[in-house]
Amino acid sequence: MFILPHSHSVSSHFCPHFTLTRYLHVRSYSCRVQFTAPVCYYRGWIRIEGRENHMEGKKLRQLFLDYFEERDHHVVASSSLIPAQDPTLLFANAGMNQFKEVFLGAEKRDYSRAASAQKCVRAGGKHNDLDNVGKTARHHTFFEMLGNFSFGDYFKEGAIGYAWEFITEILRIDKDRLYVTIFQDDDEAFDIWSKKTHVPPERIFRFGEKDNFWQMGDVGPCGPCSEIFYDHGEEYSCGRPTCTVGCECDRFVEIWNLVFMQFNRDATGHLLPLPNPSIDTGMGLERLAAVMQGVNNNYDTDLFQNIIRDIAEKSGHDYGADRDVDIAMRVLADHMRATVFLISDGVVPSNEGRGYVLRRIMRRAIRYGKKLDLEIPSLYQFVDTVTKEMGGAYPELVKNRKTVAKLVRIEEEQFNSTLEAGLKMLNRMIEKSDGKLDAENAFRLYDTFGFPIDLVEDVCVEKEIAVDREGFEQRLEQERNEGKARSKVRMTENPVENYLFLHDFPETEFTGYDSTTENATILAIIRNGRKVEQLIAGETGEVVVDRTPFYVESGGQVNDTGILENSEAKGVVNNLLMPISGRRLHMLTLTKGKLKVNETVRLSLDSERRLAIARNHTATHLLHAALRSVLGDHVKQAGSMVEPDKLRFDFSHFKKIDVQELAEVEQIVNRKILENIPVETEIRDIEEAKAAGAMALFGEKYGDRVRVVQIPGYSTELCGGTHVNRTGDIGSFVIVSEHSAASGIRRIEARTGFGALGYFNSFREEHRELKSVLKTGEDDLPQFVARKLEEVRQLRNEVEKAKISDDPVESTEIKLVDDVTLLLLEVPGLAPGLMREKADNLKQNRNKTIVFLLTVTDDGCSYLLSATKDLGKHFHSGNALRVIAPLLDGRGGGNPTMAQGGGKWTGRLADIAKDIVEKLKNEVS
RNA sequence: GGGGAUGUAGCUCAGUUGGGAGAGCGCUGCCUUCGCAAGGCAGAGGCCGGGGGUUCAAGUCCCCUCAUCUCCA
Repeated sequence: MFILPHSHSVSSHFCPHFTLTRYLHVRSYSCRVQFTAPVCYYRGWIRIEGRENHMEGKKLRQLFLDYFEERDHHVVASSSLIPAQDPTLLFANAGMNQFKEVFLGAEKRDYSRAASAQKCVRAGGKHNDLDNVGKTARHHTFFEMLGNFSFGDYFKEGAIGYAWEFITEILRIDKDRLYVTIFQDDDEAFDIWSKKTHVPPERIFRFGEKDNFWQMGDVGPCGPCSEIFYDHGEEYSCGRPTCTVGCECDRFVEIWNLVFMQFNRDATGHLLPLPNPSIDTGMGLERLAAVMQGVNNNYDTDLFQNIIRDIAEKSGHDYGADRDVDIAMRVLADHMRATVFLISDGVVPSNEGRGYVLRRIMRRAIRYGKKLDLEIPSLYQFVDTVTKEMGGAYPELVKNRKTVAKLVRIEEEQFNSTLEAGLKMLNRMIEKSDGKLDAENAFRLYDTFGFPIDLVEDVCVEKEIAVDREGFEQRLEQERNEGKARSKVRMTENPVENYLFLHDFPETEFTGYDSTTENATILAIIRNGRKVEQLIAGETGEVVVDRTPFYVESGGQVNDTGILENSEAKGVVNNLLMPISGRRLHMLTLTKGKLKVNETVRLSLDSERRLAIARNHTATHLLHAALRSVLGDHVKQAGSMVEPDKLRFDFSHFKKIDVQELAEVEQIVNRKILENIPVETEIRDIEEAKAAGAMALFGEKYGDRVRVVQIPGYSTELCGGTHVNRTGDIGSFVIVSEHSAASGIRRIEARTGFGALGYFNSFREEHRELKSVLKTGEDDLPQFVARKLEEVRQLRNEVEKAKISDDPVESTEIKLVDDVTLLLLEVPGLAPGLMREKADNLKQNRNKTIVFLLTVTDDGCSYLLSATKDLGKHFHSGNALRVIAPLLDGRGGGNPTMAQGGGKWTGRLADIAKDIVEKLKNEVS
């Protein structure tokens, strides 16, 4: 709704920048008259949109989810941008990511149809070149993917039917603008499109493998796909006669991709039909919004325009008046969306991995902000803009907006100092250069100091200095190749495919929350990756049982270890694996007897070890909560390791934690231990748990039913680990170290129970030893030592002073040549610095004097030669000493007025005085 | 995961083939000035990030380590 003041303040001529739709120019912002048509805003211009089915982005998102929910789809929330347990993926980049394991058959869900609006980031990599973002109509770093999924439920007909109905009936998109593509051999899809949805055959295009055959990887599920295209109209055509569906230009745009997963490609490349064909679809919300709002460019939709409008306002520039300004605003809008979403999901700008990609996005945003004359820092202001726009659908943005703004601001300031330092260096380089900047220098600025190449060019253009951009690019390419060659990618050792047969067995019942021993039946034995019937003593293998108390490493908690035995056999379980959800493999070495499938065994885990792990795990939860209360809510777990003898906790925090804060954290945790609070666990619905304030960890995967571990009144976390019954069981807690784990990530290591006791004991032992060494009964050792050190310092000063003024052992003063005097002294042991001082004292009030000092110890000697300044060019102490040194079986050197050295000679000065005099005579010119 | 760079006074940084730890700003005191801006003089302030090695001698060279910056994957 828009309200205008008077009809005459609106002129209905065409906006010069956009020809597609009618624009009205608004002279005043204090409006009173109401328009009923939806509008897009530009500063000074309002586009009056006449489409009756015009729709805002958030409405589209909701309609989509509602549509599929009404058709029995389980609406699943978007997963975090940090992919759960998928190290091959930097960021979530498609709706199917969170269902990957389901499609692979490694995981089962209690629904067979799902729909989601998924947060996606594509930045760098082959899918999206960061440099294109903002310049084209449809490149984004962050976007939303609407998708519906079928896990062995409906197939092609259902997927096509739903898609067509949604687009033509719900959204009422003009069928005359729609086209469809299918895989060349997929006649089944062709029939459905033409017969069921009545798409005219001439509007159905067949494409090859490159465009219309989808696969997850070299092996695994794959299948043909079918895409729906929208024709934006001839005015967007590239004009080539070949321009049709599939053309790269802006006319025909793919809006929905339907993937029919019907094959499984095995290692030899053969396609085997999947028993339960599945559906995976994806429709970019931004593209759809463009269609529904009658614009061709995604950035002209309300999803971006509301943000761009704010950027225009804050920067004082108009959108739509200048191409470069427009690009800058689009880049800023896009990158701020990506930044806000990524940080909300726990990514922190850093110099590696995900954090590095985020940093690149943020720094690009800052640079484009500068083009809009935005001061640094000011981008943090747009965090609220994005949050306002997207927070409704993604509540995590609202929750984290303060942290996000803070981190954006810190990064802006950080980048600013990088820029300032780089600018200084660049200017220095330019001063020294002769009209051009070579590639090596430009690359050095970029590679080592992070100074962007385009800024180098900006500065150089201004000062009329040429930049070797080509050489720079070559250098960058070289660096890339070297980097690739050096880093080797490790492949996973146990591919999931090897264990798919485990689906034949029920999930292993885990009884380890309540007990440490269990009687169970052996379901399968695996040896060297193959199923076998038995295992004999001395062999190593993996055993699957129906129930077990053994915990499999997850959530940072390490495996349990223990014994698997019966009357016939005994094996040591030293590791566990869970390649397929719920199926626990006990890796063991059989020490005695023979183990067969279907036999009954008794599993008992090392309970002392388990208890120690539990102490550390519960303490980790307390530590997490304590850190948040002391340092702030930006503290988020970024990884943890819970072992029997220590716990390690990584979390986001941007600076070193000082001793007081650390002590406070330790104090709080110990207080909670002493309060002896019962630790409660329960299984709850995930949404319910989150609503109750449970902290879900980023990157962790959760089903719809989750285990909540609660320390009432203090900590609530989603966690599958084993814990103590009451906090008091932890005994005590001590922080052993605090340091950085990565940029923006701190790491704390701590101990509990006997571990803490041992830690304290070692200090007590040390204290006792110190007391005995220092021979004191005093307990305040620091003060005692400080006092002693002060005493030592004073004594040393006194001794040194005394030594300087000590009479020499031997002293001779002779006339070397004409008016040059030589002082020869043998002195008691003096430190090098003191010898200098002694020499300086001797030279005081003297002219044309050379001083030679010698100190002899048991295993050698040290000496010094020094001359008064007025000897000037006539005598060089360093050179002279080099001549004398061999007499003393040593070496040395220095500058004209002072030289020092040492040797192995241990005689008396008198013995060689004559030789020294002789040599020195030659040195005076 | 692989490179590059930096770490010296409260701050910003110099510091030559290894040979007396410095500058500017800031700080303290005094002087000059009606006062301010400023100027002059004097002074305090340093485990040269930490550890080990080479050497007669290490801020400087080598190895390890910590912290920070930065590029690539």
